[in-house]
This record gives sequence, structure tokens and C-alpha cells, in this order.
Amino acid sequence: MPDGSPPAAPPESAPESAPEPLLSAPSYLVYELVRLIRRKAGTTRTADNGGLLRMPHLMALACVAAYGPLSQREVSDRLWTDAGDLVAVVDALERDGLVERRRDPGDRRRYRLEVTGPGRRALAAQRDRRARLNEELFAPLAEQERADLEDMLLRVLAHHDPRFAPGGARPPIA
Amino acid sequence: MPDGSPPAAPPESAPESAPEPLLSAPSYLVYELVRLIRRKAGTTRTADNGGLLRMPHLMALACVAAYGPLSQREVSDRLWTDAGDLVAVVDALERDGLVERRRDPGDRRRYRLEVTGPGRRALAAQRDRRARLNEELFAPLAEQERADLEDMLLRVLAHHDPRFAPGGARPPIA
DNA sequence: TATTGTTATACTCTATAACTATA
DNA sequence: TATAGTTATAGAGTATAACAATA
Repeated sequence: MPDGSPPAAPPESAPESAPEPLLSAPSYLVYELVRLIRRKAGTTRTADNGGLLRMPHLMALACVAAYGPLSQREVSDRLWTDAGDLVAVVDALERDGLVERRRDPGDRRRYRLEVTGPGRRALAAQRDRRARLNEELFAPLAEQERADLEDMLLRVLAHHDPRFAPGGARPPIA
Repeated sequence: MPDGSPPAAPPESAPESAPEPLLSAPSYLVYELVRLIRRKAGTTRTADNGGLLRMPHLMALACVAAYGPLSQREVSDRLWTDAGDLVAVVDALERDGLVERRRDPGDRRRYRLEVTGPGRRALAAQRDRRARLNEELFAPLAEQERADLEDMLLRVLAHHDPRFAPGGARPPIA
């Protein structure tokens, strides 16, 4: 300590008078919100018996359902995920019977990923679960506020990520 | 596929007519926003002092600066982090000279964590960096919209996490 | 408090196979 | 053909962060 104040009376025993700037930093609040979402949603495991799909799996499933058949490269381009990490995600979706991996006969390096019937039903169920989760999470916001929140989040995303721009070339899931 | 449509005309060749519900699910948008923040924060690094402190380190530093001296248990209670994980965080802060670990003479199992002079200066610098990062991230929002966004996020957090409630017993950092 | 281990996510690097273009 | 360059998938390894069990 550079000063010589007596150790029994530290100058910081009371909270600082200025409001903590981190608390009004949206990136901090968003960080805490994600921790909250994980706590609320996180205990449920894989898709096997009705838990929530995790985000990477849900996004890949929704992407294939919306635009399939797709190669894994096309999915990773749309989702902006690492193509290597997508391998395990598609492994899990295939193991659960939600998507099918078939080789593209025109280019045998590629797969043709397609959603299955159970995959479509699982996707619909996951959408319902997400909707209920969102209801619970954002309960304190009025209807109009939720719409405003979505609008603001989309505009922020679109400002940095062309996938979310109105005329985006490769939207991730719709 | 349950139907018998010809393989040359898959029924999903066009995107579905209904808007993708995930895109209006705030938990999905927040997830994408966090990925965006990570990408942006990663490129904001500067050579001088190693760039941005990561969130757990920044939060622990801000917590000790606001309420110190604190034991590690008190910090983990305020931040809702695992006390075990806090060990490495405080190790790093101590190694960089930002906080001091001294044993509590009244209970020698506890530490009395205190921020150092360099720690206060680093915290101020990190707040500035965060503020600039937030400026860049949320540029498309008007001043009033940012205030509304902060207000909504805080209300959502407070609804599930008593630390953020107006009269919260143990606020995390202020 | 601290340690150890596990899981989830994301990133880097490398390997292999299959495609494309060209000599 | 033969060769070189590129792409699609896969795997190993690393890093951050959250969580559990235990010393």
C-alpha cells in the first residue's frame, strides 16, 4: 500500500460512493444473464428422454431442418461454429436419430445431412420447451418490453454479424 | 421419411413459411450475443498489459475493491461462484499484484483479501476498456435504448437472483 | 481453503480422403 | 495419366468456465 494509513481503519471499509460502472455495463449484465440461463436450464441433459437440447445441438438441428440437405461445412458456415466441433454435435444428433448422415453421391467427401421425422418432432418439442423457459426467465417484462428487447438484441447482432442483417446471405436457422 | 415423395423433389427445398421461433427466443439471442462479445473481446487485446481481464477475475477484483477486506468465502458468496474455482482466480490476481492475501488474525483459516494500489488502477483501466467495448458493441442502440436495455436486464436478473434485487443482501460488486 | 476431476464450449493444429485443375 | 492444390471430415490437444467431491 502506498499510503501510511493505520491498518485498523482501512479507507475502503464502506462501499464506494460512485455506482459501480460494471453494473451498468451490458456485457457484464449479459454475462450474468447467461449464468442465470444455465442455472435454470442446465441441469437437463441430452435429448434422450425429454431434456433440453443444448444450444449447439439445437441450432444444428434447426439449421438442417430449415435448409437441409446440407453438408457439415454448410452447417458450420451458417452457424459460425468450428467444423471440427460440429462432428461431435452431429454424432449426437445422429445417435439420437434426429438427423441422418448420408454421403453426397456427387461429392463423396460430403455428407447430406437431413432431419428425420423424429428429428422434426423433437425440434417442435424443443421449441416449446424453449418458449416455456423464456416465459419463466423473462416473466418480469411486459409483452411490449420483450418485443423491444428482441428487436434491440437483433439489431446489435446484425450490426456485427451479417447473418442477422435483414438481407443476410446465410441466416443461421431462418 | 414417412412419405413417398420422389427423391428429386425433397419437400424441404424451400425454407419453411413460419418464422423460426428460435430467432425470437431471447435465450437464443443472448447466447449469440455472448458469442459475439467473446469474438469482439478477443480482438480488443492490446500489447501493453495483456488486454482485458476475463470476467471472473474482473468480478473478483471489483468485489474485493468494493467490499474488502473479504475472505474468499465471502467473495464466492457474493459472486455466486464456486469457492474452489476462486482459488485459481485469486492466485492470478495475487500473482499480478492486484490483490493481497493475508491471513485473518482472528480466524487463521480465512484470508483477508484486499485490493492493492496497482489493483485499483488496473480496475479503473479495465472499466474504461469495458466501457469502450460496450460502446462498440451497442453502437446501434440509442442512448435511451441502452438505458432501457440495462433496466430490463437488471429486472430480469433481480427476478431470479436476489443479489440484483434493489435491497439485495449481498450485491456482487456494488 | 485447496485439490482433483468432469463436463461444456470453443479454438488450433494436423491427418486423411476425395475432389479440381493442369501439365 | 500424373501431379499439385483445395476441400470435407475427423481427431488430438489446449483453454476457459462451471460444477462436484473430497482432503
